Order: sequence, then C-alpha cells, then structure tokens
Amino acid sequence: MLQKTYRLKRRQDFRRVYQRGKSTANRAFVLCWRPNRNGVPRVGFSVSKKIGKAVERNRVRRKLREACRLEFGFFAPGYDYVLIARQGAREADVIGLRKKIRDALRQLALAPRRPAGVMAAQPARAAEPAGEKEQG
RNA sequence: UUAGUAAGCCGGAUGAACGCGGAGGGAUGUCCCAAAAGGCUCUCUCUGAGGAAAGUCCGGGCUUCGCAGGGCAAGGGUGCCGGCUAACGACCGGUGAGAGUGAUCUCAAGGAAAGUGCACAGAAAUAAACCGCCCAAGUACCCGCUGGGUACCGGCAAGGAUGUAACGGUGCGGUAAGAGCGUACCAGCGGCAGGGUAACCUGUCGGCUAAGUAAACCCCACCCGAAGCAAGGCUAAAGAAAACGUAUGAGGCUGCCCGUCUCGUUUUCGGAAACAGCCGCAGGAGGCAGCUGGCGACAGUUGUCCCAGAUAGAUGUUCAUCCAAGACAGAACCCGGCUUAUAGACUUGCUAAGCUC
RNA sequence: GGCACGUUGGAGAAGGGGCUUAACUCACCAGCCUUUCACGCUGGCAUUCACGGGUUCGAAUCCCGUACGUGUCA
Repeated sequence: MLQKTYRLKRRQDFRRVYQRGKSTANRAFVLCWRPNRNGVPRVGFSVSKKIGKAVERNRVRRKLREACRLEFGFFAPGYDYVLIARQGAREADVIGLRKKIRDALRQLALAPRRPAGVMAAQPARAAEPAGEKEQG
C-alpha cells in the first residue's frame, strides 16, 4: 500500500525532517520523524553512494520499501518519516528489517517529549485492518 | 583422448500469492454548484533493464549559439595499402615487421638526403685522430753502402677505450700498413624488367654508403565551428527611477582581417523565484527470418514484429519444484564502435601430440 | 545525466625527458645549545612519484588503459 500519496518526495520536505525532526538509529538505518499537516503518514528513503554501486543501492531501497509496506500500519498518520540506509542494511533481510522498523517506531512512540495530541492518534491506528493482519 | 586456438551464442527456469512503473479499457465510486475534461480510488487486459545498461575513450543523429559565411593563422586529431560505413581512431581483406612446433596472435607501421635538439661518458656524435699501425714514395743525416737505421714530411682507419649509436657485417685475397681496393654471401641505396588497383613482391645490373630518436620540436597528406537533453521549447508572471556612453563606441560569431547582426552598461527600489507542469521522449542508420551479390566487413530485396520510458526515479517479498546452486552488474535523449568487469553453459571450425581402425 | 580537472614523504606542495641522491615549508623523531622549556643549529623521516602496459639508450615527466578523488552545469 505504499503508493505515491504516502511517499515523501520534495527536497524541502526531506530537509525539514532532517533539521527539525527527532531520530533513532540501529545498524541498518536511521529513522527520522517529524509531524506534518496532511493527516497521513509519509515515508521517504535515502540511500547514499556509501552503501554501494547502483545495483546494491537499488536492492537496499527495495528491501526498505518492502519492509515499510508490510509494516505500514505502525506508521502514525500526520507524520513524515525518512529512512536513511546504513552499511548494515546490505546484509539485512526483509524479516529483520520489519522487526527493526517496528522497534524503532515503538521507541519513537515512547519518546518523552512527544506532544499529547499524537498519543491520541496511536490507538486509532491500531484499529486499521493492516495492523490486525500483523497480529496473525 | 588431452592440450590449445578462433568465431558465435546463452547469462537460472517453472508455478502460486501479495505489491510497483507504463499503455489501453471499464465503474452505480469520489473531488467540483452542475456537466465536460482532469485528478484520486477500485477493477480488467497487455507490457516492463544489459551483454556489458558501466567507463565516457571515439563517431553520428538531434538542439541552441540570428543564418551558418569567406580568407589567414593558431589549436586538436589521424597516419602501410585497398575496401566498408551516416560517420569513425571502429570493422573487413591484404602488405611488412615480430612471437609461437602450429592453428593463430600482436603492432600509433608516413617522412631522419628541409632544418633544430639529444644529459653523462668518449679523441671525436654528420663528425677524424687520443692510444695505435706503417716507413713503400719524397727530403735530410749516419753506417759495416745492390742494403740498413734515425728524423721530418707523410700514409692508414684494421685494433683499443666510451657509448643506445663510431661512417656497412663476416670470410678470403690484396698492401709498407691499410681501405668495397677486389671478390663470395648478407644488409642497405639507386636504375631497369616482370607481377599486383596499391602497400609491396620477384629477378637483374650498378657504383660502393647513407647511425638512432618524430608517443622530441618539426615536415607532408587528410579531417575537425562551439557547446551539450541539466541542450532547448511552451504554459503563468511587472516593471520603475537615476547615472554613464552615444557611434572614430560597446557586444556576439575561439585569435586577426573581411563580412554580418544587435544596442548598451552600472546602481537603487519593487515584483516574481530558487517550486511547478507539459513537450523534447522512443517507429529507429530498429529487431527477426529468407533470398541475391561479395573471400569478408557489408549492401540490396521480400516477409514479419512493435519490443521499458521513469522524474525521490518502476522488477521486490514469501512459498514450492528442478539443476550445473546463479558471476559481473540497473535504462534516464537515441544510435554505431572501443575499453573494462564477468560464475558458468552450449555450438562450430582449425592446430599439436598420443592411441585405435 | 553531461562537462572539466587532479593523484608526488604524516600534511601542504615544486619539478613537464638526463644536471635529482625528487626541491621547499610545516609536523614528528634523535642529538647539540639552555638549570629547564621555547627559539636556533645538525641529522633523520625504511617512499620511488595511485596502479598496469607501451614509446625511448633513458619516464615522476610523453602515450594508452584502470582505480580513486575533486569541481562545475537546472
């Protein structure tokens, strides 16, 4: 379900997330996040030339996107996310990436400085059908 | 059979589920006051990376520089001959040189008698005497006087030493000593004859000589305007004031001359903007198959096919089966080459050695 | 995606066929000087010029290829 509506595209949007957003990191990627005004989650991917040549970068980006597609129910609406790939993403498989994305999103949800309005959005997302599929 | 060599060809396969880009169609869906168009959503069908898509090393199409002009100069490139091609530095066929037993492979392979440069060493680097060899001829002197010796004037370029390179090499003759001085072979140069479109090859005669380096400058022949799809075009938008210069001026066309075109430059204020959409953009020097011509590169012709077109940039995930267990690697305007990376699989021709008939 | 350029001790750099044993500055190390530190002086820094071929008598330098890096263009 990762259609163009839910993708982050403009350079300006990326910069806003980098400069004013919060972040968490693991071996495979850095996840940045910041509220937006659209009311839907949007995700962008950044895979630099440090990761490898064109074929390797494409593979990493596809794995990240596939993992996000399958875990899309965990992304809070009204937020922009940027996933920056790191060296560890080359060896990671999609199952591992899904787990890491879930962990990272959970960590962001428990961040102490989160505004109260976003806490309210969290249970509403759990009712989404995609989220239930993950339970099974 | 083993080893090798050359050319060509393939680059995991099949099925299922969930997803993504593009094209076309559909919907009683939705955005909009309504309709159309368009967007979004759902759905159906078709389709979706490479032999190198890579490096950007050459060539061309295309676009802009107003049109794309002339001469001279500079700069860059190519360099045996003949073809092929839209073009090329690619490719094909030959010549020469080199490597290999051979099939075969490699070569930027024009000109060094147009001129310049070439460290160190060495006597000397288009130039001749340092060491050395010789006293046959000439002059003078001496002696034991048909002769011998010494000196001078000379002769020589064989040997030594240096060097990448020393004025053809080796053998024999010849000579006072020597020398292409003569001769045999080899190498080089020139003439003539024959063959070949040509590079060149073969034969013969001649006199006997002329280092190497041009991926050093250079000379000769031929070629080249520059930039690049982030080219460029369209859609929307706003200019105003002041100062300077006013045609013997400024700017554009790489330099100069001719030719030709345009009218400017700076500052301040303000607007717009660093954000968009569409076209360019995929039917092409196209692919495949057959036939004809050619040794071949290739050309002609007939039939047939339409085969990615994104713009934060589409091929992934899960499962099953098979085998040799999957290498290098991802289109971004498009073609022709070259170069580099590459697990392996297959086909055909040829060569060498061994064995069998 | 295109275009232009670079690579020389630890760092910055000169040298563009032979005179170079590859200059110079800084850093670092050792010694001298000083009661000590700094300054100064002397010597060193195990490199062969990113890598692989070629041209040449001779290559860091010229030519070809490869690798890595930098700048720039809407």
